[in-house]
Amino acid sequence: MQQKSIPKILEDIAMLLEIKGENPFKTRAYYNAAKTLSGITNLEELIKEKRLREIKGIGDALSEKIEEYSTTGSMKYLDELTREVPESLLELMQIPNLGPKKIKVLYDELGISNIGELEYACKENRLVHLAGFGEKTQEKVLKGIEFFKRHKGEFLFGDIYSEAEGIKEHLSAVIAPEWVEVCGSIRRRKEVVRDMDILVAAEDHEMITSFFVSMPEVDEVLVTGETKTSVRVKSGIEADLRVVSKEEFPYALMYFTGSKEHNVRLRGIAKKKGWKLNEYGIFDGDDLVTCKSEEEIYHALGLSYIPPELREDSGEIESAERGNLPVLIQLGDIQGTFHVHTDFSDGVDSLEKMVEAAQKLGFSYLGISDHSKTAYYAGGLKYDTILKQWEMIDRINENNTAFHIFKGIESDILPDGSLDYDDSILQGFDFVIASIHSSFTMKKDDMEKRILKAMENPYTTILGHPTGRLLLSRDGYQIDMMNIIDGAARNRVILELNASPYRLDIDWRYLRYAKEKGVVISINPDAHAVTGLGDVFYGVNIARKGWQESKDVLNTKDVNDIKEIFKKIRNAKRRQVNHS
DNA sequence: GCCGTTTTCGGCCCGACTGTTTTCAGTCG
Repeated sequence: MQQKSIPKILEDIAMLLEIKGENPFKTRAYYNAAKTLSGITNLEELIKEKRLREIKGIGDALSEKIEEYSTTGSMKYLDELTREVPESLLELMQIPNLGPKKIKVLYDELGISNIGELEYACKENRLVHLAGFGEKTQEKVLKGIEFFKRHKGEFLFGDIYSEAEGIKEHLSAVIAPEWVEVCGSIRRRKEVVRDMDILVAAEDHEMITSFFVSMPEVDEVLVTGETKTSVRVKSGIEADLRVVSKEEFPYALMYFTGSKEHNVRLRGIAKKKGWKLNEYGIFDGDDLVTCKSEEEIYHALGLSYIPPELREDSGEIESAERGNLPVLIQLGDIQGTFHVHTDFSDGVDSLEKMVEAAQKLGFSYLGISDHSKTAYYAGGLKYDTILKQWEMIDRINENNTAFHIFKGIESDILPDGSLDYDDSILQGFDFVIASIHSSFTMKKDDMEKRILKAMENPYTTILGHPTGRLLLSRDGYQIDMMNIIDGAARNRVILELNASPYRLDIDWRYLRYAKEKGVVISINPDAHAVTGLGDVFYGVNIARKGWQESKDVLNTKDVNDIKEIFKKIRNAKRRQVNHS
């Protein structure tokens, strides 16, 4: 049986406690602990060394329970709890409009303990007579179940972003653009989002609201109120419009951008100063502490400005207090990119077309890396085809000195950890991306050994899509990313931040550890057509979430620097191999 | 259940909307 992670266990306990009706502050202690631990990179080490108590929010009770779970694989407290409140109730928490209180009623009164039973009970009209329920609630729950089954409530940032921008643009027809903003997780550039928060500053609420609900993107109106209107838009995501005054706009912008955890911390800071912070302002008694922008609000709180991508309560507030936040990488810093496929393997467009498109994006180089021979399903390159591609690259490079094509390959990492060609062929490439495309389900130790061996290969320059995950559809390989990052540091391997919106792999939560270890990141689109090159945008977003600065990223360097870096890496790796 | 430059006890962030109520609980963000 697959063991659940410790943060997940604590979150489950928190929800079970909520359903049970426990002290809400105790419940929150579990939620907080889950959140904190999910951001801790050396958790196993801390548990082993019995140093959990050093973490803020973990006391005697929690550290004991975590140690118990970590050593025995179970937790008496959780077992007792699930005897009172079945674990299957947790899935009901994912249905919109159902919270712990209503779930408890459903369980106590009707014995409902999972989504299937709930759906059946709705169809039989059995919810309407329960205390606190009614006809509308039952209808909403049923709709919620349908929706849950269809989408599970989550959307890829890449599927939602352009729709959000379109809505913003539409609204700009009636509101000046500086008074319209998409907030929430979209503004924070999360890889997966659950809703779309749109904030507008305007005097005439009614006009804006009626314009909003009649926009072509809107499918269904869910809620309308004085300050908040919710609709379902074409993609299926819920979009919430909030209308505030211009004076309130900066406070509301900050509030609705979140994250929730970040906001809680900010309100705590305000409170310590004797102020109250909410979406309408900072209040010193009844007096407004006037701020014209988010920047001014952060400054008033004694913090430097925190970019939205960092607002996850994962150290940014402490860093802003000290005034040493990173200067985040920007899209404009990118000078070129790697991991690009052409019609030599499974790409749609020709080498020439990809180069032309890259130049249009303002890039000055491109690293071509078609699939290697074992990836026969993707038209992997045999040696004679490689030679043909090299010839073509040489010719284009000679004719176009303003742009440079690097010769590369995306070599499969075979199950034994070896690469897909002999050294004699590998040495002809400027760079080699090593990626896994088969045997995904190896055991953790074997998979780590396989990847580590591939990184030890003197010709491996970049580790491609390090976990192999596909967001919302496939989990990554069984690996401990810390070990992989350590291995990359030892072997001078660059880690790919695969910028495809379906992957965004390596996860941003590991990027700060990579940075600490001095591991360089390359933001690669894994493009299979000219349109794919633009995915670098998504990669930069994620790099920013991972506190990456321009200097931390390979493809912010110019052509000559890249040539030097590749040469240095290969020489160093060869020396390493010769010594061992 | 956690925490402490007011505290080892008494706090723990705040507001809007809906539905089912007859003054408010539950849910959400």
